[in-house]
Amino acid sequence: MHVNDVLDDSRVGTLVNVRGWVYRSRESGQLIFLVIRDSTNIVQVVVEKGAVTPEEFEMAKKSNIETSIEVEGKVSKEQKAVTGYEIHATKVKVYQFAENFPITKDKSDEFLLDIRHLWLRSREMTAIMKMRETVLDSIRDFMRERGYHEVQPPMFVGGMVEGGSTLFEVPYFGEKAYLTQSSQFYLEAFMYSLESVYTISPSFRAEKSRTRRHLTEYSHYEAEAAWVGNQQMMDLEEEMIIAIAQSLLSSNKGELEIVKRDLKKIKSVEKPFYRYRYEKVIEIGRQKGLQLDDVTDLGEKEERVITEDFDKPIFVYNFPTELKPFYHRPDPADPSHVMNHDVLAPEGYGEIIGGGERIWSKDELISRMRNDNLNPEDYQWYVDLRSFGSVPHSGFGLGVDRLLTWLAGLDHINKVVPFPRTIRRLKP
RNA sequence: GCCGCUGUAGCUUAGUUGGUAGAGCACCCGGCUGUUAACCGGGAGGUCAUCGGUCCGAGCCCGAUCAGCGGCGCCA
Repeated sequence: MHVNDVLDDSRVGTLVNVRGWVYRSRESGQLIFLVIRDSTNIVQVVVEKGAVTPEEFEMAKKSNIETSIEVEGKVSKEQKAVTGYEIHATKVKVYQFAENFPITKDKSDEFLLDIRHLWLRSREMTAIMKMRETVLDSIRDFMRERGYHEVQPPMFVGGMVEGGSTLFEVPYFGEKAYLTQSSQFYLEAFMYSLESVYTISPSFRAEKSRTRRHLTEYSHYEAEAAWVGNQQMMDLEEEMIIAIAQSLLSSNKGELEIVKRDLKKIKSVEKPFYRYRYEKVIEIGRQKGLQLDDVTDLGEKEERVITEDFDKPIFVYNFPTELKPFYHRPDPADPSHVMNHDVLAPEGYGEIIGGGERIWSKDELISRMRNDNLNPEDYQWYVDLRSFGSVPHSGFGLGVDRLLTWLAGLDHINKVVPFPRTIRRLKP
């Protein structure tokens, strides 16, 4: 039986059996309190001398934190117990006495990263992993409902997607392969058959970034759809983010409480999100005291200042063409701007999505590449897609870890990833 | 890659103008029948990141190296 099943009025007075790990232990003479943790919750167990055999009492006494244990006993309601109920033990079985657990009440973020394989057991990490699962589930539910197909692009790639300096190089039978930075080009290939596609896959960036929102390996949720324009794609993303926020609220109240998230901040994520042209956002930044040129990419600091006072996400659309990669489609009515968008999360969190309409004319794509000093030969198969029945299409890429960092109200992206990979951390 | 900061017990840390390294938690022993990361008494635990220098004397001053953290740039 799981701990959560015990925490119920209908169990009071009955005999139950739970297995798990010792979360806290305290003794007071002839009385031992063991708080047992399993994947569902925690519950207090009281071991009284005389209620179990002398051997069992000794075992309970020796059970330090993380000892794996099985307990049988009678349930009672008890206000003084952490989760409102407690088990009065009649049988105690220890599977393994734990060595001294290194995690105590005083711990630094750095130490927790060093022993992440153990910190994974904490209530915080357990809560975050459950919320992560909800986010992924609700992405899949939402996309399936909209007729999108989930696909699996390759992680080993032969060419560059966005400039060589940020690629991880791996030896590949005498050749050089790279770990993918984005599956966008592959999704565009899938689009010609399945029309609306998405993937949730890792992406790898060898950027030497040292910020609270960068990882070298992250979960990238990307989508691509035929016949869809920039504004329509924004509509989809808006509804999707709301759907994710709603499912967190309905499935993970307890978990949000454990990470101390103010539920009001998630409840306020509803239609309509703010939608501003790029120039308008530059103006907002200036009003908040930032020194910004007319055409400038927004860094982490700028996004933080700009989004600080907002209560829901902000779309920033139609960036100056010169700021964006070649594949973004220039607005036919104003070629100095592309038909793209970013989504900035509120409360200072900043960019979580980049997306927009792709160039679908072969000639236009080649001329934009030349403009950026890229050789179309290097992108041969990508260009080739435009030779056989090209169609208007749009897509986006969302950083799943950034999204969760914001929704859970955490201060660092490495808190939402079980084993974060950063420029200075490859272990555990 | 650049700038800044930090490194003392398993963890979190104090350490005064340079003069015998101190505590809390965890751990071990003892006590306690209602504890809430309990409490009371006792104990053990230190190459002060590493290497070198200055000095009668270095945790403290100087230099180098290593590791980590924060920020910038770049990005999702």
